[in-house]
Amino acid sequence: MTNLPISYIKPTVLMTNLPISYIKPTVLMTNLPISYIKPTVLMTNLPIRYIKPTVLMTNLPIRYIIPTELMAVHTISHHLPLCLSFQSYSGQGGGGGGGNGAGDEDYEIPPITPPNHAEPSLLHLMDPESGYLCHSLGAHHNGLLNPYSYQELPALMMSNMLAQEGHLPSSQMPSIQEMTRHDGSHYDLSRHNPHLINMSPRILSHQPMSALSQLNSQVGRSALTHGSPSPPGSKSATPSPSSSTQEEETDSHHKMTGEKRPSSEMMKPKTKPQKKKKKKDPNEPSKPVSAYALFFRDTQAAIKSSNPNATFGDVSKIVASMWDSLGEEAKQGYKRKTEAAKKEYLKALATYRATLVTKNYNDPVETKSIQTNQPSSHMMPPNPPLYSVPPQPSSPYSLGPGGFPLSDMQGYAGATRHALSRTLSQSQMLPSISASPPSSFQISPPLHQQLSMHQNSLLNQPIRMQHGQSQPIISHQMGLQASLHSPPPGQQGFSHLQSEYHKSVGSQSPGAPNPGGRQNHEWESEYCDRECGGNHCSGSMIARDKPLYLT
DNA sequence: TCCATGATTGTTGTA
DNA sequence: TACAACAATCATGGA
Repeated sequence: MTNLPISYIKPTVLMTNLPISYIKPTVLMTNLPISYIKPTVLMTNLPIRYIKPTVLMTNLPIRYIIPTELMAVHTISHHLPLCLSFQSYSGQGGGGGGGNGAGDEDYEIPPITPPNHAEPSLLHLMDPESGYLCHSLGAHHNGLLNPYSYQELPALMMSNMLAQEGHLPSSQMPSIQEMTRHDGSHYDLSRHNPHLINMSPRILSHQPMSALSQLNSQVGRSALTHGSPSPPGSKSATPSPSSSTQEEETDSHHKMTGEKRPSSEMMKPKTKPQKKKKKKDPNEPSKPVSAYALFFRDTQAAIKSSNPNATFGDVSKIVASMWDSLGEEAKQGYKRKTEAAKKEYLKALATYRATLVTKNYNDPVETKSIQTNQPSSHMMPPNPPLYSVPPQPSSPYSLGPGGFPLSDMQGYAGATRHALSRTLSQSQMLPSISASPPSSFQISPPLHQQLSMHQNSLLNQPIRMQHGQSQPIISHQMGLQASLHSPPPGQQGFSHLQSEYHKSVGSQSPGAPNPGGRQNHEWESEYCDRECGGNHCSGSMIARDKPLYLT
């Protein structure tokens, strides 16, 4: 990116309905709507910095050049802070300035004769204000966010950021909104108009001024990366059925000017491989959302409310900018949430897979799909999710006993209520599972047992298999010992999960059990004393010949 | 380190 | 009516 003067935008393009993508890429980097380029700038080779920044948030197609705007020639005082990236003007119209590579041909700029009348439907777009809104960004940006807790940040940041990116004071934001609202009502910008300037909030990217905020400098990354604000594959660059005429126009334009079309890389929509969304088991716990996703979720609403016409792309860009500007502490706050969610997810996933294994063992026909790790919706009964996982950032994937639908759990419990108590106490249990039973545990021990069963089936799959075969107790014990010493291949499927879980939860769990699961054993004994009069767990394994698994 | 995947929300199109 | 695709962006995990 060099300092290309505005004169490098071909006036012939301006006069046509060519999409912005046909304008020189280097110019595109500015994301400035053509409509706000003053003809006098074009004529007199004024630097691009004189372009009004207030339109940065809009998506005005080229053809909506406002004559009156074009007619209005404002003089800008040079002491105003520079708003845009082009600080220096190099070269007179077609005079060879700014050329920094293949795309920087010189252009002869014929005089532009603006229409005398604005298109009536476009009159609303006329900007009554004559001032150029260049506010020194660096003056307040960095210190702006600090006083606020990160919970407050999204809204605060958004308002400030919008103001900053548009170089607008907050008080002028409504004008932008109004403008975009008008846009939306008159021209469906993003979806139906192929002649669309793909406006990106990441505009002020190449601001060489050190005074520019960190936000803007960070914002620039994307623009640089993409090489164009109208990235390949974006809707604005995607040829539409109505674009054939436009393409012809463009072709002729290219012929006329000798200009190469923008590189095919820029024009050609990136051939996205058809991504197939695999069917997901509705019972499968959803992955924990990333910190950024949490932030997005928190922020987008405020952005949308302040900028109702913002498309998802706009919102994404804004959120990204805000994320970049987000303080490390705030990010950490989100990351902590993510970490917590991840732990819960691992718990839920372990439980989920355990249920899958159990279920599929009882339904061997479907075991194949389990082993190929391709859970499908038909694998599980059409029950509601066994472990409801509300996507709340604060308490995602709550897995407490209260979180289990009792009916579902009982569906698994049934006759196996006593099944795995001792097995659980003997085997290594997941920390949180074997932690001190929650208060509700005594009310509903089967829940705990059931959960434990799931965990056990996860960690000691061979045991489950032997139980499932209703082997005599002696076999079960042998199987247990064997499994404890040498995990058979069947367990490998979960080994990573187990290790990951321990890594993630392990020592951090407040109720982390001792390896022997003594705690669990205690409550188990207590429960069994009441439940089965001690026959179940008091040493005799006789009671264990009850069905251990669903049969 | 790079790449694929999935997450965010809302709209649109299709089965 | 339900679901998939899509948009821009980032995080994450695996190769």
